[in-house]
Amino acid sequence: MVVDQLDDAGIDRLFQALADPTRRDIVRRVTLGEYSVSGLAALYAMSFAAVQKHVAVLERASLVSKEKRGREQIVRGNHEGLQNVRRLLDEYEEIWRQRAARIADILAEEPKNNRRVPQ
Amino acid sequence: MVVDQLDDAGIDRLFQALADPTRRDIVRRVTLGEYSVSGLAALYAMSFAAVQKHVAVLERASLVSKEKRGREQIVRGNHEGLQNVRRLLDEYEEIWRQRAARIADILAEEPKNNRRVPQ
DNA sequence: CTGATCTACAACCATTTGGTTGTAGAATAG
DNA sequence: CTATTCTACAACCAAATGGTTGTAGATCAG
Repeated sequence: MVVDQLDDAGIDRLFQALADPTRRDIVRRVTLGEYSVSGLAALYAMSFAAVQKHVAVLERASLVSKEKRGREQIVRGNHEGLQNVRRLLDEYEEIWRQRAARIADILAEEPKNNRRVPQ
Repeated sequence: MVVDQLDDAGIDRLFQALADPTRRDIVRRVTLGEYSVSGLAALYAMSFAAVQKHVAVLERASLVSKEKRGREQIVRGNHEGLQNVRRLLDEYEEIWRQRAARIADILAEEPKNNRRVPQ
């Protein structure tokens, strides 16, 4: 339900969560289909507890969500989380756009006074 | 010069590098203007060496590049690096699109034989 | 030349991370 | 009821991370 609390700590958690190949693979998998935690654990050459921790990291970063179903915990992808990362990246691209615009302005600048740029 | 070696380790480095607020701020700054390492260091409440390490992390992730100028080292933003991150995020969005399409297919599915889905 | 500045890097330290094993509770199967 | 499965969590460990101080080499200013 987290509306849009993208403070530094939240952004840290998002990027940190994506900085591991196992976790990125989990994100891909649970986006395309449903997996229980043990179903995911069966896919990787590591212990159940390790996968459980990875899922917990992704959950705290709001990249996936869990829902109890019987004795299983179903993991699903959380599109909002990914969209937030994307939005962040868009902001950086926007900064680049601003920079490009500023450079274009400088190049288009016409010297109104007689002071010339040396060289 | 790294053409497009986006292996797991490279992706790890990209996301890991962005998972720190100081480093994200450095990326913003050096995108908009030029900074020497010590120029950057003056901006943060930490030692020169700490900032130097942050820049090194960003450089290994190809998010910034350094260029020696006199006794200074000028840090600049590397647009390619950011574009790579963005491209990665686009891939995840594409996976979501596929999922949405798949779900739409299932909903649109018409039973051609008489075998009905139970319930 | 001398001193100041900028950088690089090593050594160290506390905390976090990514993994393990083990224990225990809750839900299902037989 | 009993055994199995699925999950949660604690305790532990090695390695990485983010910070520090200190030393030393280059370059610039006077």
